[in-house]
Amino acid sequence: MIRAVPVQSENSVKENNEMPGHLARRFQQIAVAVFLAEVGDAGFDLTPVQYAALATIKANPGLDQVTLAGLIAYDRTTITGVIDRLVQKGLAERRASSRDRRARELVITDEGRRTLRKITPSVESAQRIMLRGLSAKEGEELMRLLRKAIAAGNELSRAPLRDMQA
Amino acid sequence: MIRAVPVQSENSVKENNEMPGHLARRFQQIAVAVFLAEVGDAGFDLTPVQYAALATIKANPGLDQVTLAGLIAYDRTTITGVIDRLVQKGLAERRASSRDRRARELVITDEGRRTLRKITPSVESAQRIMLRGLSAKEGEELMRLLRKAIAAGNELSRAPLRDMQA
DNA sequence: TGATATTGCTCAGTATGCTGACTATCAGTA
DNA sequence: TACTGATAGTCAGCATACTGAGCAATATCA
Repeated sequence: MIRAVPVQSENSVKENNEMPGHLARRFQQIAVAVFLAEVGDAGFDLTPVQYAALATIKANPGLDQVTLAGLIAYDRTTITGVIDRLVQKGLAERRASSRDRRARELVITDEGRRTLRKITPSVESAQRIMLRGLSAKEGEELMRLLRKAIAAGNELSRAPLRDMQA
Repeated sequence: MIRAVPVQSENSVKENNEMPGHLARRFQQIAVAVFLAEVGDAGFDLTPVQYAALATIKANPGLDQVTLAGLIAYDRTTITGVIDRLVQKGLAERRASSRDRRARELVITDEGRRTLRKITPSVESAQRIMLRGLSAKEGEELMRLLRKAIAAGNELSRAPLRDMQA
């Protein structure tokens, strides 16, 4: 007997291209490579993660580590090492908080401010390069869809995005 | 004097939400968390990376490590550890190649085949969950745009995707 | 054939990310 | 105020990813 309709055999593993998870990994992989290449060509040694942390510290002087982690959706155990490296490079400082002796207040240094200013063009060109296969409209649409999917999944990772609380 | 038009001050660092790189990282972060949760709930201990490698070994029995890496866009130095863990879990085997004494031929074990079969529903539900904020049409569009951006950036990472060569 | 280049794999070192555990501290309440 | 629970930060351990180096084997070409 011959089936009228093809059946999903047990061998029909989905193509990678059909897996959002695989596409997510791959796009992120390219994004990091582009960022490092652009920033490296400009003569700086800063990772995407370090850049985001530093920019957020600059925008919110004196914030503590947990708040910083929430603003950029990093795990609190990851942020420790990231800040270690920013401090070690002289771009940020860790100070004891006066209000809460458990917390550390983070501030950017002049050197950090300078680095951030000089690095901005590379960061922006990196963002363009990672979308270079798409039209402007498609790039916008990709970002919109990513934002929407991320918003719906925010609580599913250990390190969700958190707003500043007053 | 008051400016008629707001000027981009040096403080106008782009919002994270405007950075494709940040969105890529965040979406990937959620995708991994969802995958691990779904697969873990089903009683399995397999990462997205290990799953993709195992499925690709099954589909291409006897392939060597470099070819495997190319098919799923992993770095060759990363794949070593991934295979170590698959072998250690009894899901795959590493054999000396007869044609090229530098190469290792990879094959899936019966246990690996069983695991792959039983794990498939969790993997598929994970893919649905990570798109749960989007309509079916939006999910398709997101995947299309990711594929397009990835294709254009393929050569920009150290571990580009490579087709099987005969 | 012999020198050279390339390739397959591994390793050491660094940087995210995560799990889970732990300390110190703070906050709320009985 | 003493107890309890929550919170800030760190640490150890594991799993990707990558850089760069190195070894063994193969390919290429003068």
